Amino acid sequence: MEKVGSWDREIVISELTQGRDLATELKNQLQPAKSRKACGLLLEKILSSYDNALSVLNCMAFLGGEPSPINGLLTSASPTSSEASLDHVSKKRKTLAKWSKQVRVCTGTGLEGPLDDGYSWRKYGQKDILGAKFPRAYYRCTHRNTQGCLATKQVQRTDEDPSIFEVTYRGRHSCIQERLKQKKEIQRLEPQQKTIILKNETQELDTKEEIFPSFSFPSTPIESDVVGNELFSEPVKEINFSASYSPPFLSPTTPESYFSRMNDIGIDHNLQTSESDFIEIISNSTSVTNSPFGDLDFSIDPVDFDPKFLDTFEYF
DNA sequence: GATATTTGACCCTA
DNA sequence: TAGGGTCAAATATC
Repeated sequence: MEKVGSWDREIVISELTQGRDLATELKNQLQPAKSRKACGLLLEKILSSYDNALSVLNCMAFLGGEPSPINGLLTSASPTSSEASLDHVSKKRKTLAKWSKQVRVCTGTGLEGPLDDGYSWRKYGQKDILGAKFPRAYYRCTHRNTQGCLATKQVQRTDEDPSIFEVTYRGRHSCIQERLKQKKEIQRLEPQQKTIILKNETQELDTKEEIFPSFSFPSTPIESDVVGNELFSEPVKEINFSASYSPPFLSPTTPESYFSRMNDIGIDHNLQTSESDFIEIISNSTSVTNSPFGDLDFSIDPVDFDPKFLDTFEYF
């Protein structure tokens, strides 16, 4: 009905972890057979995919629950309060923050459909799209009327693989649902992870004012769509975080700490070779800029972050 | 009866 | 002007 269900990240992470472990075990089983070197390489890729997916999910968990960690952390395309308030004005429609992700539907896993992202959505329309086999469904936050939440999303089954849905989000949740979701995600994490997150968020609080006002991506000629689609699948060949991004990102007290956990589970290495298609995070934007992250210029409004961090600390 | 979904029509943007 | 996005009445479901 209204709410198709919650996208339980814990289940996703659990499943991915199990898959990774199984792949690891399989790899170990194959090691004596040198003739199966190719299999080993394939398994390495599988493991990389799992690691990437887990890294993204873990990153999302403490970045605040936005569907895309990249946008949640990096975007400046998030709607300002004035933009959000003007959402009902159609002329502003296209200027809202926009990002998308592809979700593979695994029937029988309980993760039915691509709609379980932790929010409550209400379908308000469906249209046949030119050139697309399947219609596009339009959803908006259930709390649009009660809380004025202007978040919307579009769900479209991909032509190539009907089991994969492309979900495009627009606007940020301003409803209480957003906060509850963040808190819930924090609570789900292991105590050890909480410690790590607390540490990182402390660092974030200490440094965000230093980081974000001056932080900016280089204006590369890479098209945002391409970058977005491949950011976590095969990006580092073209997008070298350490090389392309400004130094503050690599400071010991900067968002690099976000990625320290990625490194812990190998994402730094694996980003270069993996092709995770289970959950592919796509940073996208309607912006006209050619920045790798659309119109992400990192002139992030601190207001986007403060409430989340403060909320998070209530639980520690 | 309340709430969610469907669907045709309308509006806006490119 | 075509196509995408949204509205709102009709319909379905609980």
